[in-house]
This record gives sequence, C-alpha cells and structure tokens, in this order.
Amino acid sequence: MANNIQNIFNESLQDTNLSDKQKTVLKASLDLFSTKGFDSTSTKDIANSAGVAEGTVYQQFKNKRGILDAILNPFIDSVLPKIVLDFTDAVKGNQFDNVHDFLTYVIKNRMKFALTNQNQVRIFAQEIFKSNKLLNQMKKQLGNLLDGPVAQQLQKFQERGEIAPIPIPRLIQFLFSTTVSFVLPAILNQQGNVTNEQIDGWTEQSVDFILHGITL
Amino acid sequence: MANNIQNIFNESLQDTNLSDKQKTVLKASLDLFSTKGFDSTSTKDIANSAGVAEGTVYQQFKNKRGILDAILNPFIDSVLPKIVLDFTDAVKGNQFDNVHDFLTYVIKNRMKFALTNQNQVRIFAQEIFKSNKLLNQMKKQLGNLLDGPVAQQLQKFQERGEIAPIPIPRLIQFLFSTTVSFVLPAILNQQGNVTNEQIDGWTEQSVDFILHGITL
Amino acid sequence: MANNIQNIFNESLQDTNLSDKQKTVLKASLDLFSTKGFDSTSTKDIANSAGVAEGTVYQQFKNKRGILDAILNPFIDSVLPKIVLDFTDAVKGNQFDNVHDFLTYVIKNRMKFALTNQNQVRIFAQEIFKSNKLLNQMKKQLGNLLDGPVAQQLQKFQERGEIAPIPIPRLIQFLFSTTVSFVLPAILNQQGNVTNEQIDGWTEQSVDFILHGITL
Amino acid sequence: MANNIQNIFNESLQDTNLSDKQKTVLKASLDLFSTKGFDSTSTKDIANSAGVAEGTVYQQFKNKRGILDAILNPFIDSVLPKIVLDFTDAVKGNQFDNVHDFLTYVIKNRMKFALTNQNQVRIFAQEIFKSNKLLNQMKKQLGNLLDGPVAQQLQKFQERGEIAPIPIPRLIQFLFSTTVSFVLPAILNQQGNVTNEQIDGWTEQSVDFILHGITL
DNA sequence: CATGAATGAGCGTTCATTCAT
DNA sequence: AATGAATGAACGCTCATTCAT
Repeated sequence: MANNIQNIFNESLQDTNLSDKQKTVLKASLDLFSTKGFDSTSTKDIANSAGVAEGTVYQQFKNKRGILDAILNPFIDSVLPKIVLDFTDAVKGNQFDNVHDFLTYVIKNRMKFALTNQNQVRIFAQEIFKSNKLLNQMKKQLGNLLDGPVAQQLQKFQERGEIAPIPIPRLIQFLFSTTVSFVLPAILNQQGNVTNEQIDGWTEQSVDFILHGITL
Repeated sequence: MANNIQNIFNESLQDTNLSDKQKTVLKASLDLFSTKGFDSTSTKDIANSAGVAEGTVYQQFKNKRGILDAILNPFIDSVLPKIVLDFTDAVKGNQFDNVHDFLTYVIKNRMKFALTNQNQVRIFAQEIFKSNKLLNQMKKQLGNLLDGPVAQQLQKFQERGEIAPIPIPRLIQFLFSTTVSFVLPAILNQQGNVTNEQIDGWTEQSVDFILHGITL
Repeated sequence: MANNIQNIFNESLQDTNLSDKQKTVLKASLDLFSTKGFDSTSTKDIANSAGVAEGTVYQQFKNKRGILDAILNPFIDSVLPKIVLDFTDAVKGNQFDNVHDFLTYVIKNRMKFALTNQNQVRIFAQEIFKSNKLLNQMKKQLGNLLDGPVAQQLQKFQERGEIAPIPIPRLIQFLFSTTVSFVLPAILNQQGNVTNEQIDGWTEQSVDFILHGITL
Repeated sequence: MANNIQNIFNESLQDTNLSDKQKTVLKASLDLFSTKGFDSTSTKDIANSAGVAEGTVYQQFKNKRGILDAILNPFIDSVLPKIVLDFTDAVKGNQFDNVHDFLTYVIKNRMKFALTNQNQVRIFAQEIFKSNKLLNQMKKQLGNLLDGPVAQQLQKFQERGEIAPIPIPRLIQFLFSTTVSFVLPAILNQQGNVTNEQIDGWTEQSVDFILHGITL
C-alpha cells in the first residue's frame, strides 16, 4: 500500500498525454514552485531548469497558471480522493479490531503520503492562502472524507465504546493536526530523507498522544 | 492581558519614527499582502490603498521587501518574544496550581493573539515557505520559548507527576498543533469576527483533548 | 475656415490632459501607424520614435489599442462631426445662391481637411476594413450628414429646380467619390505638400464633372 | 464574359503547381486575410482553417508573406491585366457605336469583377497602404490601362465629339471613382450576395451621372 | 516630506519558422 | 509530401524604483 501511495502522482502523470519534454517541464516547475513560490518563478526559470526553450513550455500548457493547475488539480481531484477511498479495500482486508492499530495504520499512511509528496504539499500550502477556489476544493474533499471509511471506522469504535463521544469531524481534526505537527517541520526544512524508522517513531508518539493525552 | 496582546503590534508601530502617512502605508500593505500575497501586491496597489503617491512609499521604506520586513520583523523580533516574556509577570501574579487552569490560560491567550493578528499570521505563513531566513528566525524564537516560563511551568508539573514524562519540546508541539487546528480554519476563511464564546469553547475542547486524548 | 479645419485635431489634442511627452507619443504613433500600419508598429518602435521609454507609453494609454483610439476617436467623434456642423454657420454667413459656388466651397473645404489629416485618414482607411465598430461609427456619422446643412442646401437647390431629382444620399455619394478620386492618390503617395493651386484645380475639375458629366 | 471573370483567379490557381492541400491553404488564407487582416492572421489560424498541419503551409510557401504574394501577385500581374486586355476581343466582337452602351458594358463588367473578387480586393486595399511595392505595381498596371483598349475607345468617342475634351486619365479616374462608390460599401459590409438586378441599377445610375452630372 | 512622471528590466505569451520523423 | 513538437526572437505590458519638482 505504501508503495501505491508513492506512485499515485507518477501514475497520474503517465495517464496524461504529456511528452517527455513536457514532463520535464512539470518536474522542474514542481521543484521551483515549491521552493521559490509560484509568483517568484519565471517561465524562463522553468524553461532553463527543464532544458527546453521557453516556447516549448507553452506547447502543452495554456499559460503559467496552467502548469500550477497541472500540479495541483491531480493533487486535489485525484490523489487526495484516491488516498481516501483506498481505505475501503484496506479496511475490508484488514480488520482493525482495536483503535490503536487503526490509528497507527492511518497516521503512518498519511505521513508517508505527505512526505513523499512534499513539493506538492508545499505548493498547495502556499497557494491555499491566495486562492479561494483552492480553499473551497479542499473543503469539499474534507467533506467527502467525513463520509468515507475513516469516519465510518471511527464511528464503529465510538459505538463500541472504545472512543470518547467526540464529534467525528473534531476527531479527524485532532488526528490531522497531530500528524501535521510531525510532518510539517520536515517539510518546511525540506528534509528529503525521512527514514521509515523516524516515521515509525513519529507515528507511535502521535498515537500515544491522541489516545491518552499528556496526563499520566 | 488580552488588550495588551491586541496592542503590541500597534505599540511597536509607535516606537518607530514613521509618519502618519507611512503608517497608513504599512496598514494597507498588511491588508494587501495578507489577502493577495506579497508577490501579487504591487506598490501601486499599496499606494492607492494608502491614499498616497507611489513615491511616498519609498520615503521610509528602501524597497517593497522593506515593507514586508517592517511587518514581519516586529512580529518575529518583538511581538512573539513579548508574548513569551509577558508570562513571567503573568505566572508570578497568577499561581497556576493545576494543569487544567494553566493550559486553559495559555491556549486561550494564544488563540486570541493569533486571531487578533490574523493578517500577520497569514503573511508569515505564506513567506515562511519561501524564506530560509524567516524559517531560521522562527526556529530561534521557538528555541527561546523552550527556555521560557511556559516550558518551566510545564516542567514543574512534570516534576510534580501531574504530566506524563514526555519531552518538553514535544509537549509544546502538541499544545501548538491542537491550538492551531482550531485557529487555522478561521484564519484561512478570513473570519474576522470570532467571538469570545467560540474561543472559550475551542479552548475547552483543546484542553480536554490535550489532557486525556480521545479514549474514554 | 480652412485654418479652423487645420487646427481641429490639434485643438482636440490640447483639450486632453496629455503631457508633452505623451503628445510626442501620439505624434509618433500617428506617423508610424499611418505608414507601417497598426499591427506592424511595435510599442518599442513608438517609444524609440518618440524618444521616451517604453513604459512611458503606458503611463497615459492603457494599451497599444488605446493609442489607436486616441487617434481615431477624436477623428470620428469630434473632428468629423465638427466639420459637418460647422457648415451651419458657414451657410448662414455665406448665402450660396448657386449650385456651382456651393459645391466649390464644400469640395475645396473637404479636400483641405483630408489632406491636412492625411495620416489619420490613412490609419482610418486601414482600420475600417478590420473593425466593424469603426465601420458602424462611420455609418452613423454619415447618417448625421444626411440630416445636416449640406443635405438641406442640396434639397433647396433641388426644390428650386437647379439640381436633378436624384436622391440626396446618392448626390452626396457622387460628391464624395469625385472628391476622393483626387485626394486618395495624393494620400496613397504620401504627398505632403499639395499646394492651394492644385486644390483649386482639382476642385474646379470636380465641380465641372459633377455638374455636367463628361458629355459636351 | 462575366463567367470568364469569375474564373480568372481560379484559372490562375490551376496554372500553378500547387497540390490540393496547398490550394486549401490559399483559400483559407484568402478568407482570413480579408476579414482579419494579414497581420492579425497567424499561420496556426491558417493551418487550422485549412485542416492541415502548420508545417504543411511551409512546404509550398517560403513564409507567411509568400502566401500573401501568392494571393496578390496573380491579382496584380495576371488578373488585372487579363481583365484589361480581354477588352480587345470584346471590343472587336462588340462594336460600341455609342458612349452609353460602352460605359454600361465597361462599368457593369468591372462591378461584377470587384464583387466576385471581394476578398482579394479587401486584402489589396489593406495592403496598398503599407506596401510601396504594391502601390507601384498598381500604378504600372493603371499606366498600361491608359494604353489599352478602353482608353482607345474613349479617345475615339472624343474624336467623334461625343465626349468632352477631358484628358483620358481624368476620364478614367471619374469612371473608376463612380464605380467604386457603389461597390465599396458592399465590400466594406461584406455583402456576399449582390444580385444582378442591383448591379444593373447601379450601372445605370453610374452611367447617367457620368454622362450628365447632376444638373437637369 | 510628498509627489507622480519617467524609467527600463523583465515578465508571460505569441508566433513565424525549422526539422526530425 | 506531410507532420507537429520544438524553437527563440520579439511582442505587449507591468512594475519596482528613481528623481526633479
């Protein structure tokens, strides 16, 4: 499953009918946008980084914004939902009969996803402050999440009395924020190489905190 | 205290030798940068919003970047530390003899601060992805925080056995992320009017979660 | 009167709040558009010709099209109507009691106008093929002409039996085309220096032809 | 004869060694140049309209200008002269023994030609303002006209005393301008469908005016 | 101090043209 | 012969910055 996640963006790249040069353009843009920001990256920067002429950039992409969309739209429309929906199978095949194992699975999964897609996450984080459209798209996706298998599993645990009767959206908010608190520093520092051991440690600490808080 | 926070930026404004017109420039820039982003705001935008000539902007600020610095530097160098140091007095005058009250105080305090300074926070959040300097400055400030009164108070509770033996930086990370999880959506949505009642509710839920997690 | 015509465009220039540099830009554009055509003239060309920086061009004019409008709009909205309406006074002060004198006056007048404003006419002629808006504006102005003093005077002559009962629009069409047949070659050849003697000769030949045709 | 005129351009097309695709390119260019103008028509527009790849356009035509030349050169070098020279036969076979019939024939003939070739005329009219070469070519052709059968016929009428002793070039100027005054509005309005009845009416009015002017 | 016209480097984008397939 | 991806010069235009008033 972890491998699947890692490949979702690349798969979605292969789905498109972009030439090799165009994919280089997209890769270069991903790098530049994520470090310098969209506005501070010139199309000349992109062309130089990709090793193509500036005109080539516009062969496939309508305009500079189009490159950003080609990066963010799959992220929003395809990658995120895929992640969310993939749980269906995971949950079916993998009967989580205790909260601890379930949280461990979900959190580790998401950490890997975020760290694998660091650049997109950075770009997304920068753009969401400027674009109401992006913000609304994310709200919608989060809404879907609340109807999805994660929410259903959490509810099941609640009904069994294994989780406190906190509203599901709030539960997800806490899961999310705790996860992010480990991942975001790495993303901000652009630490490319986070080991599986680190992720395992972070996951354990997250699950402990989420389950029991900070009191003894 | 709440009032103090609200005024810290304004106070730090008064400390500078900026003319009234220059302050208008700064206020206008604050608004524009926070909504449109630094790059997408032109000096003409600023001049128009501030009701001054474009040249006037350059009377006090060396360049456009200088305006951003004039907004973010006090935030980093003065506002943030002031907040941190103010605790000394607060803690002295206000003996927190249980964890619950302490967390309630700290969290409510910070929520108000973040919401009062929404615009700076928005600008800060956007820029920190692009500027290593900013990132390092924040790391330094967070380092100071770890030597400050909040950390000391937490350690005291730990020594008394009222808090689990989680490393202090990690404790602060959890406090921070939980708080942010309530505040950030409001900031993203640019909800100007968050009531005290809402903040009280958010604080309560945060403290409950931080103390006991999600299990019964 | 002839002097008036000569000055109408310049007057309309003075009415605007254009700086000296901007007027230079307009003059340069007038030259370049009229010889090379609008599309083949670059804003760099204009800036170089005007001796200003390219940015200066955009200080007063929203875009390149705006310069063309600043040249053509007065021509359509102000210069042409002014010419048409000025007849009122001319006719009042100048009782034309025979067709010959009237035509001589009208045709000489228009020839001078067209030759004085050669560049605008050239630009206008090029653009009218591409712009339906321009075409419609001219139709409207020609419509106004048919309600104006020239048409009235012609009708008076018709009622007196001094002119054949040809429909007024057709009469004006013949006046116009005959006049143009003398003026257009000069404009195409960009003959700047057409003498008053030439114009007098052209006028006489035009009036002769219009009155009697080519038969003996 | 009318049919001949209609086909002259097509005939001249057949003379060339253009493939079917290339002819489509030329047709498409004719349409686009005449409506949007040469400069505002991109080679991509042409390729799309013609349903070929952009590279194909350059198979037969050296460059974009080459397409314009392929449209205008036959118009100047072959179509116009052919029209002029065809009179030889026409005049031979058709003895014009009065001015009225001759003018009627000549004018109707030219009106049809201009209306049939509206698009070329539009392109020609736009380009002649920009290209001295084109202007000189036309001057040369008009010079030939003055040595041609029309001029000879007119001179014959003059010698017989049926036409006033106006210089032949001037006579032709009047014929031309009167004809144009009917045809140009239709061309500007891009009225594709001018009926033979309309042309007959226009011709009659033209001839009347040319012969007798506007007096009774 | 404040102004705003002037600047020119640099932006995003277009497009005529080339050339390997 | 036909293609269309690739090119890069040149375009229209923006904008941070300067400076004479």
